Amino acid sequence: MRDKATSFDIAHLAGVSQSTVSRALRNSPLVNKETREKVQAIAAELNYKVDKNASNLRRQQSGTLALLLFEDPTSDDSLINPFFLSMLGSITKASAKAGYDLLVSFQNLNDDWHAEYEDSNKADGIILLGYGDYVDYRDKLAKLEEQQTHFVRWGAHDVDHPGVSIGSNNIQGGFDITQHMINQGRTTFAFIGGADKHCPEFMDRYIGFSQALQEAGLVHNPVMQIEAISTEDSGYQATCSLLAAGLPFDALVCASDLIAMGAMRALRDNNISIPQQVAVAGYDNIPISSFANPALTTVQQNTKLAGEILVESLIQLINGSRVEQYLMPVDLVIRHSCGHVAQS
Amino acid sequence: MRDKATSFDIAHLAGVSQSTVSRALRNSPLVNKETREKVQAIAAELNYKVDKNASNLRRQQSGTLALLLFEDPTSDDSLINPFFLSMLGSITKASAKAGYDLLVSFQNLNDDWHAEYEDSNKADGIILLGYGDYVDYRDKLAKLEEQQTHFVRWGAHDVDHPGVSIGSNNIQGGFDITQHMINQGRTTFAFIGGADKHCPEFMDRYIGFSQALQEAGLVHNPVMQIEAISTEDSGYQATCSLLAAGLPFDALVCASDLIAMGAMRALRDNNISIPQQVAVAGYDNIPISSFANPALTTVQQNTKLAGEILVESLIQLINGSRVEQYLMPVDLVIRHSCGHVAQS
DNA sequence: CTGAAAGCGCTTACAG
DNA sequence: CTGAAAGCGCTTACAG
Repeated sequence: MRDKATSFDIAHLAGVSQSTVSRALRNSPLVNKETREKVQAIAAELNYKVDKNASNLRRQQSGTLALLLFEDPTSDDSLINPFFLSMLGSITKASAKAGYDLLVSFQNLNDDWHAEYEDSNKADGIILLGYGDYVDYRDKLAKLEEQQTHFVRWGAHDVDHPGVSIGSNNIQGGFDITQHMINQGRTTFAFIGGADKHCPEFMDRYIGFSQALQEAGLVHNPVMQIEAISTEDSGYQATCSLLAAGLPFDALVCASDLIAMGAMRALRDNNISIPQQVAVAGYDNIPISSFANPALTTVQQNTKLAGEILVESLIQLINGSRVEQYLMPVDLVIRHSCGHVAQS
Repeated sequence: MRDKATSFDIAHLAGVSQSTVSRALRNSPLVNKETREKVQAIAAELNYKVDKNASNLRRQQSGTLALLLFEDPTSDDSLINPFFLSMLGSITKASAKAGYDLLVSFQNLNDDWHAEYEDSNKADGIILLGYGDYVDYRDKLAKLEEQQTHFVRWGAHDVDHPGVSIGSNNIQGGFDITQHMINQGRTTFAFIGGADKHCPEFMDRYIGFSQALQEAGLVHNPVMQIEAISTEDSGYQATCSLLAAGLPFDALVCASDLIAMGAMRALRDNNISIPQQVAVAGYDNIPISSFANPALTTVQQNTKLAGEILVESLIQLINGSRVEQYLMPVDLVIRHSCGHVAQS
């Protein structure tokens, strides 16, 4: 092990006390400009960095945010939902911009993660991300809150949910995309995605979907809503069972792009043309979607903004401010899978 | 701020000394089984977690690995190369498995990152990831080595490069994919991607490409190698200039999938059919590629294995072992863009 | 503006 | 097997 310089070494070289070195390096206004510059010059030359562990221990904070990523337990172990990957990228950048380090961890819903980070002083706060089964981890959220851990959660807002949620407006998104398809002349709709309490995001998209149909005076047959989790494969299976049921439809709203990719594959395998016979819409605008054939019409969540708001909100929480839950607006990305040619 | 229990509180409640609490919680064999269990039970009940800052300060290590992600400075700010995103996922999992926390940071090549992490004791070692301009940051690598920082780098091996590199066998990959296209009957090749010292990965792929042509007795006209960085747009531009040059070709080897996506778009825009008129191959097997039209034949890097080896190697380095550079094998993923139907 | 000193919460060599 | 004590490297209230 190499031995590193300490603030005492710098003090010795600069001919000042160690306290002064510490102040100078933290840019304290108390210290004389010349002294400060001298100290900083010596520190730079020695490649001295303040020991974070000592500094954090003393200051009782960590300058670090923890990002806990839950995965859908049923999804392939080696694959991460591209949407979360994109969120991860934006959160990483946002925390760097805010001067925080980011600790990233993949969690299993069963793990005893709820205290791990902040209690051990590894992080000042936690960002929770993932389409987990909401019912399963509500208790843990409650416990986090009870322990006064600082955390924000990405996801749907729920009236009596513990903590602060930042999410996009899934009802609006479901509504907009369905309305777009109605405007394209579609009349008989099916919805693929689990619409129940366990996945509030999908549930909200389904609510928006239903609202749009109702507003247009179209009838929705509940049989035409098929459960699916957010994987290509699940979308494929669900679409196959929908086809097997034999009821006609000319529009397929999928709760996620991954589901839509699977749905399109199933339709293709059954020689059903998209969008001529069936229009397909997704949700998320993951990178794949623009390259699909036909390019997928979908709903875009602004991951860049989402990451920033998540990080900013958490920092506000850490600083003792109250934070409101926030519903992010959502954008329609019109491509070819619903029979409309993109403007751009 | 809530106040947290300390080891002294536990000691008091358990009726033992604080030293014994510390030992018990670290599962020291020195402490009596009953004492240990009692202490651990009390700690669990109080939700007590060892303060990492204090522990790390005392033990002079952090239990944390830092992942520095460099981005191609020219790429869109909000987009991360999907290949690296996938590596990020696998590194995250591998470090969790090894019991290390992972600090993730996006770096600009110009930043003064080379000392930041280990010098400040925030991390025990660093993983460097990114297709940066290699020439630009070689000096920093040298400095890292000089300071005896523990680090591993993802990328091409270079004889006189500083530090340990883990990378996939890009020469082999370039060779295999080109040979596959030759076997499909292609004779006139072009290569898109910057093949020079600044990007050793692309350079190696180009070397493999050239070897395959040479082995097959095919001539390669150097004019048919066009510079491009790893973006869809750059691939598009490069292909357009290739087409503008007017020389015929029936096979296009791209240094990355992103480039290939752009190349396919350019060919499509020029009404050139893939693979009938021109076969196109990529490199990376990013998720998009399987959904492209036609599905892209490419070279797969095993990101799961890569993440594990990167993490394991770094930990060995931290533990004082020597680590060899490692060249990972690479797999051909045959789909439709080179005129071959996938077996699967 | 500067210095001496206390203390953040642990781990571990030392003594028993 | 257990305890008292030193010390990791800082930050900051206190005194000047």
